[in-house]
Amino acid sequence: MGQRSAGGSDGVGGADDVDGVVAAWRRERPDLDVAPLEVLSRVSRLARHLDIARRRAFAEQGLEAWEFDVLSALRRSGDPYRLTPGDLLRETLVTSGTMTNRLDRLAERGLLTRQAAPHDRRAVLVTLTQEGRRLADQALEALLEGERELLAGLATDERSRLAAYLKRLLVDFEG
Amino acid sequence: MGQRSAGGSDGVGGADDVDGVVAAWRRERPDLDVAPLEVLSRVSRLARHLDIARRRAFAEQGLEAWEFDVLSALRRSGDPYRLTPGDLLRETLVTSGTMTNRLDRLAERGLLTRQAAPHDRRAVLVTLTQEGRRLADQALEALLEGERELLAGLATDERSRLAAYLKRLLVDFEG
DNA sequence: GCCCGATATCTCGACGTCGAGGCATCCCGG
DNA sequence: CCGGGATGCCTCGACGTCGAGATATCGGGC
Repeated sequence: MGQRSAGGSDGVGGADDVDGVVAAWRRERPDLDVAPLEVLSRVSRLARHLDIARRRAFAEQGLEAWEFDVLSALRRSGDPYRLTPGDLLRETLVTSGTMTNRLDRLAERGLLTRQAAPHDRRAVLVTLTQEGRRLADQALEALLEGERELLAGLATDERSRLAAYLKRLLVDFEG
Repeated sequence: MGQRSAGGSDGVGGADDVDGVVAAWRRERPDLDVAPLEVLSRVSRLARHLDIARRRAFAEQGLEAWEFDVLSALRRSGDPYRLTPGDLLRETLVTSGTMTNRLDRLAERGLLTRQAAPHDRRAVLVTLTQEGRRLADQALEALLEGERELLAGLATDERSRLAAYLKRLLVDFEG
């Protein structure tokens, strides 16, 4: 880990672990084109680090990362901060079993309530409590603060371009 | 999900889910600067989709994603395909308890062996078996094939720029 | 009005990860 | 040569997720 650059995607700047990974594969499997790893391994690895950083940031608020995922989806849906479990699992990319479990525990903590949906008796309406909303707002601010620091090394127009590239990749999955 | 663009980071191309998330926050919390989410939410969300896609690709090879993580680190380390558990956990960003558990099961499957290290009796040497190496090679090829498709929408120079931006963010964590 | 495929949610057992703690070993300074 | 902190790995219980299946309900077609 952390070796010197050996043919990374740009000539300047320090090396990251992915440079090492790519260089190793080029040595071991010169028959393969491992260029895709330059992008996608970095995405995965960066996400992994972000998860760890987020976990730490939320812990100070007394929140788990998965709790924020749910609360924030409800919060940003706007007044009356009410969604169905189905909405929530599409928003957070987890399975229905996982969502049921999450909602159980968030309801126990008093951060949301469940009630029967009026016009579809299969459905449930999940509503943020005042305390849930407060925590979501507070955690969002902490999250943004931390993330702003992480992005400090990129200029505004660079961030825009980066976001645009990522969006083009995302659309393949979500388009 | 999947609403029309409402001020995303570029004016063209379809909208992704993050556009919806950002637009929702701007409506609900106009007092906050949520621009960091344009980049970092996309990173997380893309990584989540990649995980799911990888899981499927590896399943066809009879491999779990976490198994590939370990085997590939050993494979690319080169002959004699031998690392310590400590090397491996740094490479894969998991805890030591997790790595012990992974090595147990990979050894059971006959994909690697453990032996005492000669000059440090605390340490262990983990070595890839022939079958382990075969599986790692085969899975890497499948992985690259899938990832190449995902990146097909970006030109070579765009991929290089994207990789360079990501690297600058990664260096903050790994530099 | 009834059937049937689709939909919404929940149940539950298997599984992988975390994190704190334990133990043996190493290494450095005195 | 010895003590003590650092290091390398493992143990183990708690926890969150998955995934397949169960249940209840909805909605369109006839």
